[in-house]
Amino acid sequence: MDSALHLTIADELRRRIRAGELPVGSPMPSESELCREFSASRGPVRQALAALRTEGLIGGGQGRRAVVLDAVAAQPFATLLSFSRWAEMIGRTPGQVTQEIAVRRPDPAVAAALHLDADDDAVALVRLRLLDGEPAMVERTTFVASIGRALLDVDLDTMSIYAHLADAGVDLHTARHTLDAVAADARDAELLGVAEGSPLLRERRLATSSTGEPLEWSDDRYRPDVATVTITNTRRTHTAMVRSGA
Amino acid sequence: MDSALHLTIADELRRRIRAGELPVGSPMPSESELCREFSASRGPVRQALAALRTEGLIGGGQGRRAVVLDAVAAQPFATLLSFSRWAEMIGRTPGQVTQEIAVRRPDPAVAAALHLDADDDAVALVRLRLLDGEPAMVERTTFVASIGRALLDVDLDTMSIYAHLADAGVDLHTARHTLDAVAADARDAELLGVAEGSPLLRERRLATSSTGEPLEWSDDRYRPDVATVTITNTRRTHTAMVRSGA
DNA sequence: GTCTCGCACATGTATCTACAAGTTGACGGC
DNA sequence: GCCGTCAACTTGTAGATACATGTGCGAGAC
Repeated sequence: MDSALHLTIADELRRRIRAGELPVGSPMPSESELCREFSASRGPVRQALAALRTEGLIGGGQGRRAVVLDAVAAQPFATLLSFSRWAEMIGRTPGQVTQEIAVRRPDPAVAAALHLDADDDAVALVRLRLLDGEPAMVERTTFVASIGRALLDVDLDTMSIYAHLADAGVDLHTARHTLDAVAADARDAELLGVAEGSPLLRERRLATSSTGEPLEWSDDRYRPDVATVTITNTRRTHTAMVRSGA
Repeated sequence: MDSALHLTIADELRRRIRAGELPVGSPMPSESELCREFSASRGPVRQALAALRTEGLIGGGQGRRAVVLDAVAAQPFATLLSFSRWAEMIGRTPGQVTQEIAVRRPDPAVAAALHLDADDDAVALVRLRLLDGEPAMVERTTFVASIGRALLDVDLDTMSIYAHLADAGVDLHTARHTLDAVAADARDAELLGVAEGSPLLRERRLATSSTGEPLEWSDDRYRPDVATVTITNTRRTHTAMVRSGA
């Protein structure tokens, strides 16, 4: 049970769509019906519907009832940050082999992304991530010192970093993902078990707090046969997706 | 000037952030200040702020003023569908060379994505897209017949398809983009001027109407040195971004 | 039989009010 | 000087109301 009424309504409607009680292509209940059902005024009902709209679950226009769309289910925020959570959500077993962990001055590009001065240092971590024991991704993550120190005394091969950071009260709030394709270099190829030069899906990610302070930078390279990224966007509620030139 | 007040407010605030009048890291004006400034009640003001939140432009929490975040500017919907519009937005000159246009039965995977029966046919289009005259992307698009027919009598090497479809009253409303990395095959390599086997960023896109009817399917392959895709997502307003397994 | 007008209903927009809950800073007790 | 409490301000949530605007269908004109 959620505290806020509009969250309760949104969750219940998401559940019905997932469960097929509201089939794809069928009209949603009208706002007034939802008001009666949840004993709510139009405010919370519209707030819930707006959330479903931005997630791409429903569509439609003025004068017509909203329509259930054939959308991929949006994943919770944590799933997009944590490889372990993601693996569990898709029903695979995550694994990891730490290659390197070090406290050092990051290279200039990373330092700039993390808003660090030239003499600040950070915690760099390189891990090979596995799905069901098979190599899936090479992760090169840099944490700002204040967060990174908490990681030096954990067993990184068994513990989920993000679970640990959440316990420590770190508020990861926003993440910016930049996707492109790169050729596997010698080290990528060796770790992932692919040929040197073969295509990898690269995700570069900057995670920040709710006030915009950078906390983590990561360069993750996926075998393209194990991971893709899907984004939904609509005319009205334009999501923050950007295609950028070189 | 927008018709709706909340859109006016949102646009004005976006402009101020873009222009640096509200610098990154600084607090936004309080809701009551915005109410006074725009002679509005809290409703439209909060609606505008919510839009900026989902775009990743601002962050913050209850009791605190919203904070301007260092976000990439979200691109309008049309920019994500139309190569020409995108090129113009980033200040480059778009170009195109049509390789093939044909009415035929699409292959089964595409037919399924477009919800077509086995005997329906569709309009297939292959184009090489250019930025400032240089090869940038190979586009393999399939339109459902009802839309595709309108394209057979236009000059595809000069006309923007999406401008033409918009004039014809086609309501492209939602797009689902799936991103991964592929090796250039012989044809990709020849058209794009890269070595066979070199990495390309592939975007597979399904565009639908506001009621969820599929209208267009596309397989676009970008030279990774000319295009990347950036997505922002937050803990609260989880956008419809998904990382999926193989 | 067909076309058109208008009504019922849907969502979109905006206002006012009220209270809950989190943050911040200032004041006063110790 | 330090700390705790409280007051003022902020955003979050929810209600009621009103009107604008777009859709679709049925009744009536022809």
